[in-house]
Amino acid sequence: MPGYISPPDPAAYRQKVWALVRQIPAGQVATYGQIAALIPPPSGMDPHSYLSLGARWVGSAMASCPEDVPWQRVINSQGKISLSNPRAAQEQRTLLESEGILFDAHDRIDLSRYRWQSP
DNA sequence: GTTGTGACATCGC
DNA sequence: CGCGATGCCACAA
Repeated sequence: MPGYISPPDPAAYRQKVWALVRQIPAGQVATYGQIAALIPPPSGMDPHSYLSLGARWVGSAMASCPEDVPWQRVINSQGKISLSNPRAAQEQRTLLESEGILFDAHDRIDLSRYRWQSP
């Protein structure tokens, strides 16, 4: 799949991602693209490609995050869980439901209702 | 040195 | 409204 280039400074990028995710209140969610949009694109990169690449950088950053990061609150733009691993996906859903977030018949979350209004 | 493999967003049918 | 194709590279084993 992927066209996938790493950020100029992967370590620093991950830190920014985690810092933002930690700000998402319980009971609310944010999309990968939303998180990426809150982080300044590397200078010289065109905004259009950052839109999709940044989202994936956020994704890979979430793949290895500290315990204190509410990783379950980050989903894709379709309002669905983006984990391929069935076990992990089920766990994420359970965690979100325990925070009061409801899933519709298509396993989707109503973003217009639960999306985090980021600053 | 090769090979497999990705926590996405968007656009077209 | 939903499923499928596209973009096209770094990194671990």
